[in-house]
Amino acid sequence: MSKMKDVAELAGVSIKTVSRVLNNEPHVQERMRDRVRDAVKKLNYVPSNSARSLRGNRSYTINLICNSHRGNYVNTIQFGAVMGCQARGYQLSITLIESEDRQKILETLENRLTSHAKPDGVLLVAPLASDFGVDKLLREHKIPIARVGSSPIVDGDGVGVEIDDMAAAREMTEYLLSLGHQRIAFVRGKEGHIATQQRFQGYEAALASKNIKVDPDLVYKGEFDFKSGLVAGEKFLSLSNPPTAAFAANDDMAAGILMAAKQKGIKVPEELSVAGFDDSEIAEKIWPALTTVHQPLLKLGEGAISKLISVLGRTDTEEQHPTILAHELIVRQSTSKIKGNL
Amino acid sequence: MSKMKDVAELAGVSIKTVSRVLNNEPHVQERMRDRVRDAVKKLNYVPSNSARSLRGNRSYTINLICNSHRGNYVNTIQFGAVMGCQARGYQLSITLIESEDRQKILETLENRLTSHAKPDGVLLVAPLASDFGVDKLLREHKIPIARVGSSPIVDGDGVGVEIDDMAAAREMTEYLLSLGHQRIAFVRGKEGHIATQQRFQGYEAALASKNIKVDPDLVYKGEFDFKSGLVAGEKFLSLSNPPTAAFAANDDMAAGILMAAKQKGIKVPEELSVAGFDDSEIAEKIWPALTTVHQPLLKLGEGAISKLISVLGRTDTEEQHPTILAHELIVRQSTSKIKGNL
DNA sequence: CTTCAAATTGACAAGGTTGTCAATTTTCGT
DNA sequence: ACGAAAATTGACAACCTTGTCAATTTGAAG
Repeated sequence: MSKMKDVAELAGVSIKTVSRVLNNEPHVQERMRDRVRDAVKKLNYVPSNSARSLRGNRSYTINLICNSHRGNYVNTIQFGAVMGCQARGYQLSITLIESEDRQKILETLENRLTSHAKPDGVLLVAPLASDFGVDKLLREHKIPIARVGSSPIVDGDGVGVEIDDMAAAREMTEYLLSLGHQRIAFVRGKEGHIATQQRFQGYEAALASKNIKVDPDLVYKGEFDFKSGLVAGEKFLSLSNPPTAAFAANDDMAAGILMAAKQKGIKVPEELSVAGFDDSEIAEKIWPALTTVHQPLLKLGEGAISKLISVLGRTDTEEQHPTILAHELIVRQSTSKIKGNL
Repeated sequence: MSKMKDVAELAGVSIKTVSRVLNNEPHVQERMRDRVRDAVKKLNYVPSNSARSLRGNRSYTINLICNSHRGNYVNTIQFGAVMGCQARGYQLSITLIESEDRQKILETLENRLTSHAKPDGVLLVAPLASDFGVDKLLREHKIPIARVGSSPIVDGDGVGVEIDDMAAAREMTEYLLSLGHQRIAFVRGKEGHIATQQRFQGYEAALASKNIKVDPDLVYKGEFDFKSGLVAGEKFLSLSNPPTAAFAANDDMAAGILMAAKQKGIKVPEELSVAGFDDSEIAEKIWPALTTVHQPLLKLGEGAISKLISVLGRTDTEEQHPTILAHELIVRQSTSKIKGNL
């Protein structure tokens, strides 16, 4: 494993010059630059990350922090993030925050950050992205933050990449309305997630624009998981006046509704239209394939890393607006025009 | 950010003593140990990873290498690996190997390893786990390897954690036989994966034990993805003498078969029993819920990390047998006794 | 051709930890 | 209580890079 000194000797310059070339610093003649680059190539030299980190107090590591809920959402964002890091010479390390216990979450995190192995930046995946305590802790440690998935309620600093959840939910609801549905049920996500609120607001807004009141019987507080979708579906379908369409705040819950319909012998989409949100892996593997909102998760992850790394060196804390990426309505087989019983 | 020197001063000892306490080295009086530990706690001291790495030539990082195929399998193993690392003071970083192009794969990897930021160990996830070139490269760089998912064909060094794919596939096939099925179709995985071969062998062995010949029409070479399962299902169901059961080498392909059956109006499990492998996320979210083989993916990931870290310091390359974890047959609604048309 | 300013280059220290080896203290046998 | 051996403790260098600042070279102007 060669070091800078070797390169310097081979190129016949000082190690500092090598350093300058490697870091694209000015004040080096072109001739020298080439000589150094040749030597680097010849020796297959790669700088020592640990020495760099030690001296420069940076780790060339981005830490992705997410809670321990597995699934397509985090997984895909993470893949995007890894790709973004790899393309820029950074590493992505992953921290899992298991507990629902806030105290423990913060301790885990603090531990992580106090270490001199602290990351140069942190990527917060929803719902952690809008967690106030986490935010504060990171600010104390002066670690740049990027958020994926939802803006914080408080005006935290840090960059963000997200989609317009409210608009997307509104569009989906409007689509269902356009199919003739009037009684549209909604399954909310986990309370506390910003997306939960925003998607519900989109649903409300669409109904309001058609002067339809939200029927409390048609709104269920889910948990973003399959089980709660199942329960919601069972509840909706045993109403005396059941809905003709159901829109769940994510695909897992929509799959649950589908399951409930199957178990009750209700045909989808003939008797019940079902829509999801996320366009996750399962959306097109279930029957009928799910009408849903596509989120560009890979791009969210990669975009967040890109923005994060680009602000790393800077100190100008100019206000950053989150980047809004486009979503897309994906119509598959789980929705259809309402059967006229007129 | 406090350093060792601060701790040493507060405790009234030399920094070397602090170092010794922190690394659980011998030759320190209990009294000193306590004093140092108190000081550490008081100052909230955490050692600098970069300094440690620089001096000790270790990075306290494990690198998980996987190809870029997203999905429940890699995701879950990875979560297990993160948990394993966190529990032992290691970081998990992730390398994605995009290309199918072997040359590029190896270059990416070489780059990763030549860097002084090289990981202390590498976790190879199937199908990379049995890739001979990757293996060789890692050996050249003397980086300890752990493998998850399948043993290498060649007797590579390194630890491994896996399940007995062949036995599991055999059990599943035997279960289908026990339900009265005789014409059992099989969808193979991607060629080149060891699991593909082993699972097929399990299927063959079970049939052989009942003196049933493998019918080439009932074996399809899939790709481990939904699409190929769909195609396989279509093919099986349009045979003049279709199978009464189909066993796919993973759940995604089984879901594809289910989809094909739906599209042809074939009822599952009444007219066709379907079984998968992996017990992945979708297995119980589709209808009918999938009979499958459960793999303890979290444990595979965590176990591999645990074994890997435990051999890190050592040089005694005693032969290591892979750890075999238990699988489990999960019977859900996609399989049933054959309808007697006797 | 000289002088001065600007550009280029290099010597050296610092960053926090651990290995080596020497110095010091403790323990034990007599 | 004395000396030798063992255990404990500490001083210092080394790991590799980059920032600081001084030394050197180059270029421009007179």
